[in-house]
Amino acid sequence: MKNATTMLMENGIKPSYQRIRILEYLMSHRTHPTVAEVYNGLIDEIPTLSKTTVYNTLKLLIEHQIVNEILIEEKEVLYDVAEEDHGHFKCVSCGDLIDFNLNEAPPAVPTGFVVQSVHVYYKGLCNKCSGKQHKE
Amino acid sequence: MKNATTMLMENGIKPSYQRIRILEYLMSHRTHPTVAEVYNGLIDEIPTLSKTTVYNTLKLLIEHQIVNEILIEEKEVLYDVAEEDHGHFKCVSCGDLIDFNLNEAPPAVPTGFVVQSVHVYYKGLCNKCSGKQHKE
DNA sequence: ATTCTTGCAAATCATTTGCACTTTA
DNA sequence: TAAAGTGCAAATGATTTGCAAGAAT
Repeated sequence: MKNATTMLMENGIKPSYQRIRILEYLMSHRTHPTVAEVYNGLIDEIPTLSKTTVYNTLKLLIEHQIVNEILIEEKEVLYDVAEEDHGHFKCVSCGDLIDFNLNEAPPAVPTGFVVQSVHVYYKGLCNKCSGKQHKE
Repeated sequence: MKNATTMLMENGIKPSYQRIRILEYLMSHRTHPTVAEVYNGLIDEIPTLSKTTVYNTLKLLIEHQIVNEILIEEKEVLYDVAEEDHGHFKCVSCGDLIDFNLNEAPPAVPTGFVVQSVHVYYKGLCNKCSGKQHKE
């Protein structure tokens, strides 16, 4: 995988110091961190960092499809570097969030996992909007 | 589909007036309403209804798997009466949320729809917790 | 110098909590 | 009259917004 600076530039995003560090954090922490975790993970090395910048940067990365948001926690959004298709398994007992492969049919969860509910959602353009191709 | 009172009783939930009306609202409004929409849809006929009761009741219905929560909006949770498996398609342009059938492989979105991203999540027990079978 | 980026503080808003009141068996 | 259910008001906490200061070209 390319380095953070290259990924930003290839997507037309000016690679500021904060943006590089936030994307690097996501690339090296594949634990679906929250905004707070990204912030806390960087604040020691970047004492001037603000949460607003973390929010702004994540929104920017999502708009450019470099990062996906995972809406599985009721209370806060998790973030994930966009890569191969994978699903997420959330344990309702311990709260762990585990990736699983989506390139098999049916998508296979690891051995020993008990699926209680399946949730699928797509995002894109509906039939009314796909003709216009314009957003907002 | 059974009526609301029957569904509640079959699941061991005491069918209070508020619970019946809230479940009836969900059964007759298959538009993935928010808490606020459920509340606003009932407040005229049940002037004493409180949002806390709507929250409490929805949580209870979810615990008994009568209702599913849809985590697709960033800001608020949507609710759906539990039925046949179906996925949700959110249009990033107009914001519409459309159901689609999951019982085909691959899951087919309606004609004219453009899928930009696929999100799948399962909930259940991970391998560490499935042996214990205990929650919380 | 103008535009982009950052960051603080305040505002917003969905959801939760504490507790008191009401209903039901 | 206990126990369960309801509801008000306040608290919580993630996210957004307005705006001023800083950095870059």
